[in-house]
Amino acid sequence: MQNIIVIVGPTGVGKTKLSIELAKKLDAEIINGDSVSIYKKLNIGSAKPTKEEQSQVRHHLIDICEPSDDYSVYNYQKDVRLLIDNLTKKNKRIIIVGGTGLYIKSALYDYNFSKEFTSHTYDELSNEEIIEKIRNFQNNIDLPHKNNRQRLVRLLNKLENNIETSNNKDKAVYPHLVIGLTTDRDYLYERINNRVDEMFKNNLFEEVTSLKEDYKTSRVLNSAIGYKEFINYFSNKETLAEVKEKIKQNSRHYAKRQYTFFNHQFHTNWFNVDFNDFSKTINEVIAFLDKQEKI
RNA sequence: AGAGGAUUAGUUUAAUGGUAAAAUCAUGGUCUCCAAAACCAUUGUUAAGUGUUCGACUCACUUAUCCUCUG
Repeated sequence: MQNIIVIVGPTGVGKTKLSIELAKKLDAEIINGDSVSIYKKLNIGSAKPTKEEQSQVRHHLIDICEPSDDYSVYNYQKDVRLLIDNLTKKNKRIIIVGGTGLYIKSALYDYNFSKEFTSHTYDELSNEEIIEKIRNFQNNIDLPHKNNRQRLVRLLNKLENNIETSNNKDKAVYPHLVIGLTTDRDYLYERINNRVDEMFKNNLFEEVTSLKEDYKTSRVLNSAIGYKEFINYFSNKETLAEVKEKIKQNSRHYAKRQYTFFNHQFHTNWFNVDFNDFSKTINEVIAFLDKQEKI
């Protein structure tokens, strides 16, 4: 059986529940693969495992940063690999669970990030001018789309800092097995909508209000679903009801993008979740893992 | 009941009688440090019908639905 099991899937499909049940049966520890659960104080909107859930199984890489910290996939890759090596030495089985595809992929595949990354924003240059500069470095390079300024700037920075990027994104450096959870799109959307309603009932608004001061310095709060939408409420541009709808919509969009990533970037073994009898889903996954072991 | 007005994409709204359009939603996709991010692409429409006209979202009539006013 693989030492590392990865659980992915769209938001709201039941990844947390499966990860805990599976970890208990396999005596494994869980590593968070979610870019927002990394942060302290962002509990309700991030759908982080509850304290009660976390007490059942050892969890890693949750609550390791303040909301004002900048934590990126570069940090994650470093932290998670260290952790994987340590747990492997102790012969611990590992379950990585989360919805942030790039984070998980960078942990397991041959991705190189550079720590000497000095980022220049090139505010004075238009996208066309950035493209021209990139071409001056290397003419036959694959360009991001001309409107995708974020990627264009990143690429130019890399070239100017002479950072090599390997081309082995499909080469796994840690053997692993990917379990994907899925369900009907309509039903998933219904679950997402209900979950957002639940978040509001569970005092998401109070959580956000208590973080109001942090919005000035925090990047997550300004970009994470369930948090960024409140900015328009604070500036009196939208009502709470509108904020709630926006969170639902952004969550649905997010789920869609997650499917695209997990379908195309991983060798995902998909399982349909039986929400009426979740133990059935767990047993299916365990049967699958057993079968893999025998091969 | 009567009078007047309205009806265009799932939604909100454009279009002198001359190629039906935009925003948004929805759907599909891209991916080597903002990734819950950023970006790309695509489907779909004149309420139903009859007439006038070379040609109708546009004019006339019928029907349906909705709104306002009067009683």
